[in-house]
Parts: sequence; structure tokens; C-alpha cells
Amino acid sequence: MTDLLQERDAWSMANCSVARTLEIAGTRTALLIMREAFLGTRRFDDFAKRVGIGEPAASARLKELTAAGLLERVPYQEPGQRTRYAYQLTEKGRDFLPVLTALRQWGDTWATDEQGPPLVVRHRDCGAAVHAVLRCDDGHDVRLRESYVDAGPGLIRVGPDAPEPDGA
Amino acid sequence: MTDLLQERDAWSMANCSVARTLEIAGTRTALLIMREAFLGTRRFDDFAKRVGIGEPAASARLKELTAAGLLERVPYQEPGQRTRYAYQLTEKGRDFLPVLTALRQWGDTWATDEQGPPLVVRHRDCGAAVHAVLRCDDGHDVRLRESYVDAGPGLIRVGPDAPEPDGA
DNA sequence: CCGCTGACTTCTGCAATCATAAGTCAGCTC
DNA sequence: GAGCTGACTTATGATTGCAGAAGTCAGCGG
Repeated sequence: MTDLLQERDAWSMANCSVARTLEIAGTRTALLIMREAFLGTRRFDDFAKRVGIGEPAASARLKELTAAGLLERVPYQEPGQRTRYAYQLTEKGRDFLPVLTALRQWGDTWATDEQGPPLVVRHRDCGAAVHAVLRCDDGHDVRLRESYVDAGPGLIRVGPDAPEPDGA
Repeated sequence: MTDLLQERDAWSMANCSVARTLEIAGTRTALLIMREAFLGTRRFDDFAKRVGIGEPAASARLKELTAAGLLERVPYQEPGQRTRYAYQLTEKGRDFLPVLTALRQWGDTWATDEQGPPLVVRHRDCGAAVHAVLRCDDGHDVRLRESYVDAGPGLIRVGPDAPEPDGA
């Protein structure tokens, strides 16, 4: 463990990846819409009904997530019906699955009633339950408290010994 | 893949683990405070300053997270100072790390500027970067689109063939 | 070319969230 | 026991988020 945390006040969180992710999809309704998308929902009315939100909220969130590239609007046509549009996950959106898995897993562990979790996600090949786990690039499992924080290339230092503190 | 998703409207999301997690820590400020806690912040003023939020918001969020059991208020005393209280992660709070790791990772991948991510989390033993990955109980890596949704013990069915639809 | 339907959008108003600034409080130092 | 300091709490007002209801719109069927 380095002493990077000792100088915590010396770096800015302006470009924090967690904060940026939350800017894009950090509201309750946006995350629930992403959950629904992973559960196979594709149509506007179904999103609103199944997430349990009003149409204005569904509209705003779907528009934002589409603009951010997590969802895409694709035309489809049922026989004898006019062309309609569905919202489906892009690669960028599908890559969001670990976030939802981690959220679901935490809720399964710490916020479930006696009956247990309502849903179980299983591996297609073997049927075993899927979990989000932490692993390092060397292939080791990383348990809680077995990690430390290091400076990355995008770290912005501020304060006394910083190059040029432009912003706060 | 079962046809569970076909009957999507037949089950309620009242006890959805994702939704429950978001009820507890689903706001932007709560998640950022949890991030700060993992970065080692423990004191009230530091939380407010480093997260970049006002004191009322910090106060409310810390109170909620403490009440929910993710943080605990512990007394400490610096020499020559009166007793003060610090907020530190409980086991329940530490178990939240996969959520933040997944959020950070998505931001690192999809929302970083040219300079790259500001922080890198490394494995204490080997120094390699830590990631959130999906794995099944049989030990297989689960890639995107290699999972399906199954009914869990807590699934609540509603509608025509449901036992007794009490709520909406 | 008219009515119907699913997919939105707009309107209205309420409730929650948040920052700024000012006020309170406890208890160690002196 | 008065002052000081960190840790909050309490106004106040702006902003955002949200629901419900009503309105718009496009295009297929008839």
C-alpha cells in the first residue's frame, strides 16, 4: 500500500470514473430502466409499466440513455402493424451488466426478506448462479481489503505542489 | 434459456434486489460518499469537501448510510483533542466494493478522456489491476450474453394465474 | 381519407434534493 | 469557566425529478 491516500486532498476528483458513470446513468430510474433492458424489455410502454414510473420519466431516461449510447432505437414491424421503435442494449449498454449484477448481489445479500431473492441469474452453459467478483489481471481473486489505490495516468493533482491549479 | 422472460409481466418487482439496493444507496451523493469511504475518508468535513457536496447533503447521506448499516460512527481521539466521531465502513459497507468497482470500471472503459483513468485499484499481493468480473458458482467466467434469468425463491407472481394479488 | 392504436410529448403541480450561509453544540485547553 | 474548534443542524431558496392526465402524431386497416 502506497501513501497515495495520505495525500488524498492533493488530487481532484473532477475526472473520477465513478462520478462520470453516475452522471450518465446514476439515477434510480435510469438504473432500473437498464435492469429492465437486461430483462428483455424493449418497448416504451413496457419500460414505464414494468419499472413502475410515469411516461415522462420513462421518456426522459430512455432519451438520455440512448443519447449516451447505452441503448439504441431500432425499428421493428409486427405483421399487420405499422413500423415501431424498440430500445435495445448496445455493446456499451451490455457492458453495464457488472454494475447491475453487483447491485443485485448486494441486495440479495443484505436487503432480502425471508423468502430469498426474486430472481437468479444463471450461466447459460451450466446453470450455476452468476456473481460479480473482483479479480486482478494476474488472475488472482481479490477479496475485500486486499486492494489498494494507485495513481492512474489521468490523475489531476491540485494544491501546493500541483503544476497549475486551474479549477478548484 | 427458459421462457421466464416471456411472462415478464407476470411477476412483480416489488422485492427486486436492485431496487432495494438503490433505495438504500442509490443516489449520486450516497454512492460518492461510499467511494470516499473506500478511499479512506473518515471525517465529516472531509467527506463534504472531497465529494464536493454541501454539509446538509453530507449530513443526511452519512446519517442514512449509518442507519442502513453500511457505515458506523466510531469515537476517536487525537492527542490534545476532544473525542470525535469518524465514519468507517462496516462489513455490510465493505461488501459494497463490487458495485463501486463495476461503476469505476465502466467509466474507465466508456467515459474517460484521453489521459486515461485517474485511479487504478491494484491487488495488494501482486500489484496487478483489479476488475469486476462475472463468474458462476461452478467457477466459469461468464461473458456478456452468456447468462439467463431464472425464478428465485422470493419471486412474486401477479396477474391472472397468481395466487392472491394483494397490491398492484 | 377516417378512425384507431401505440408511442410518445406537454402541462401542471407536488415532493425531494441540493448549495449557501448562518447558527448550535460539546468538551478540551488554558 | 471562557474560548476555541470541529462537527454538525437549521433556515432559505433554487433546481431537479416525478406522477397523472391530457394532447399530439404517424401510419395501417378499412
